[in-house]
Amino acid sequence: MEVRRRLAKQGVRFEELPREEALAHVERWREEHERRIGEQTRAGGFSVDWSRYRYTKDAASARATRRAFAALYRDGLIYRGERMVNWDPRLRTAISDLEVKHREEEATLYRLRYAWADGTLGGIEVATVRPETVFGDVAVAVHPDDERYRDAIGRFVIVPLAHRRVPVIADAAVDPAFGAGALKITPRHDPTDREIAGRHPDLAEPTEIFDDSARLAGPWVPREYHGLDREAARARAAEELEREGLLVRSEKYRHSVGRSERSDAVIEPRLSTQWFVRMAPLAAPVVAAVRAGEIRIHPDRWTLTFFRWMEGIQDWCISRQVLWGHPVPVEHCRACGQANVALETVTRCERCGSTELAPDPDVLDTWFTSWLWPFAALGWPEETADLAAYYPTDLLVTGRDIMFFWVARMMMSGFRFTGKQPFSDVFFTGMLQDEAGHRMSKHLGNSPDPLDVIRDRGADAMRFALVFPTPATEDGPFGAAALDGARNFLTKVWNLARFSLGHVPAGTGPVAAAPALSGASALENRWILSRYRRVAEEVDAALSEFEPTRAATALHSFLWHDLADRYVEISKEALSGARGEALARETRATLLFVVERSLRRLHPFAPHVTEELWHALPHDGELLATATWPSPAEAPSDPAAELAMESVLEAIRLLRNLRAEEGVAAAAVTPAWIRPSGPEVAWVLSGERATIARLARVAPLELLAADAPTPEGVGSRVAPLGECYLVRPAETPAAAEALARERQKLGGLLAKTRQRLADAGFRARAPPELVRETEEKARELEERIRRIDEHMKPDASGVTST
RNA sequence: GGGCGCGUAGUCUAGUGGUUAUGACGUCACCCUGACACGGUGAAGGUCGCCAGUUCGAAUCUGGCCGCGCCCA
Repeated sequence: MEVRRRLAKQGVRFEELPREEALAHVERWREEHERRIGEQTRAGGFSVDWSRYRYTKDAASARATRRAFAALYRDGLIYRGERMVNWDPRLRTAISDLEVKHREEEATLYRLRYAWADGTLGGIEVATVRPETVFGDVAVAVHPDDERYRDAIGRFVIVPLAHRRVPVIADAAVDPAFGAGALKITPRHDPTDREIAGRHPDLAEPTEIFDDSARLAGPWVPREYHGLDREAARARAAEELEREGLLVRSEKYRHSVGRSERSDAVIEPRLSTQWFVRMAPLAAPVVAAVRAGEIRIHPDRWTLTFFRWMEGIQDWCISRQVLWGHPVPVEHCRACGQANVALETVTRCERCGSTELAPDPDVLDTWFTSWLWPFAALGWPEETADLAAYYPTDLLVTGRDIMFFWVARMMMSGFRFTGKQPFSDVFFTGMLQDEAGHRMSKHLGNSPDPLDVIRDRGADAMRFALVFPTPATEDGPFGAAALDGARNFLTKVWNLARFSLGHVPAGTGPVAAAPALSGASALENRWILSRYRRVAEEVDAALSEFEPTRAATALHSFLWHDLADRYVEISKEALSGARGEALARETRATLLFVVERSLRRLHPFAPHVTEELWHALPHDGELLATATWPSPAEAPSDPAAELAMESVLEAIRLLRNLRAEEGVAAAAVTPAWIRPSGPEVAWVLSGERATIARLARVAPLELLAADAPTPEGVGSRVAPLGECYLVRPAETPAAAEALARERQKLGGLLAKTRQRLADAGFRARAPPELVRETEEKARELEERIRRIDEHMKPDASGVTST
């Protein structure tokens, strides 16, 4: 189709080119794309075994394709026959059901009168959107129980325009509610009509009324209609019907129209001789394997869709009337008609010995080769070492749009030809959309060239943007916003590593293990190691559960917020040596460990950046790409440190918040006080007083006893942690507003909590522990509100003096 | 027409019975502090589509409705 379009731009019609020239155009196009896709794959940093590069139209693929065809034919699973197929009149080939896309479209519903053949007045009214097909009519059908037509059954009518006499027949498939309840029967161009005609063997054998391009033709079609396409013929028929008074009326009508996925031409259902694969026997073992959990589909919600299709599977039309493709490997005997299936070249008919053989004119659907991929790419049907070593494979990652075209069929062929499942897990990605929310497609031309994306933002940014923030399994926007976010994140990682490198003393060896911490170790070091372990576990769990986005999200949040924003800022003091050489050493080791191990875990998402950084750090081995995946258990889990650090971070946040509200200049350092809400908090805060003061830019920072008087001339904040006070430079309404907002929020919460406690049902049925917790929460809220009220009183805390 | 799925701040998104509803982008304010302005700090922003039901308690479970998407005919 692409070649066709390109040639059309130069004013050349593909169909009119000599065969060899047309093939050369396709081949040239193929080579260009092969090269481009190769470049894209390399630039994207995909770990591909190029030594096993294969093309589905090379000699080995041809051999596999022939072999598969022959085996299925021998087993009676391939047959040739005249069936109703989807005919693409633009490409002039049959296509499979999957290549037909149905869409609601606007049309005109014509009501035609079929006059009685015996000359009686009146007739039968038939509704159709395709009046041009009257030439192929062989009957008019009504529902057997339809009162209106009881007497009509068995009588004859005259087909309008065609002037042929056809019977009125009864068939239960007719919908009495549609139109006037009578259906024209055109067996060669409508699957339902064909079924109905099949049940009435005495009807005339219809002739074809369209040629390959769906232009009217054939003995039943009047001369003046010959050569008209469907649209033109329809217009002409409507006009002529109107003139003859046979058009009762016409109305607007929406109905579903099938179009060719490739050419967008309206499909013409057409009776034609094609090759088919019987699918039901092939589907059975696949359904069983998926049901038994031997093949798993991720995300598993698609399993249902998969089953539905598999269980209603139709035979697959595999022959195509196009130039490009593997030929149907059959030689037809001119003498006896035998179809000789050819694994190699056949010279005489296997039945009658005649040497008068004609090759089958058709080629195979490209999927008939692709469905063999998992084993054919490894050398099947030869019993190669690769096949023994790598088959069955484990994971297939692909787009959901080819679930049926490719994935389901690979499973079927796998069981059929190798007796084994081709893979154990299938991961379906969503379909990318542009930023306006339109699905990316060649047709819309809204998909960026990966090479452009890589040039602008980098291959790693492209990769990361594919999994973050929109889940890889969902349809979602892929554009500047996601790419910028990914690039910014990777820049952050780059700078983080650069900072860490500045603290690696010369001669530092590779990171063999997590630094051994002791009771004297810094809280931030215990904390970040414990956080790293948690995140490493989360990443591993997410990956093993086929949730790459969960893993990427965990790494994003850890590297940026925990490691860069918090840990690095807190550790700068220790790294400077200001807190002693022992602590500096421990902190350097911790930083290096966490950064190095995080890079390893980020590597699959951003191979280039992490590889580059890893080489700059002390390391062991040739490549990060082939380095081991470290165990999360290298780092100690330390819940106490995590809990304590939460209080420290909360204190910093409260003080910063207070600064902003009170209008303290960003660069100013101001005295502050914290009155902790309890002894545990007090203990933690006193240990980390210097850190809190430094990050919140306050000094001096004093901890107040519960009963100590409140300092004067300060702004304040009440939180679960305790109360914070800060010297304010000037009156700001922002602080008062913030306090009022907080008071209101807590008031609402308290009301809700009290209401719950007042509910007898809650006390009776909720777990006792929950009741206790709720009571505790109510008390805490009351206390906080009381304190806020105290602060809000104009004469309290020296806010204003009277 | 049948089936499947989804509706959570402007946008994307986490969250399968008790949370002060998660995060990212965007927005606003302040800040070029010696890794990073592709940055830092703080803030604002949500009747978890609507209506019933189950439950002591629902974003979460059930039913109906509305809207959207996909697959199949």
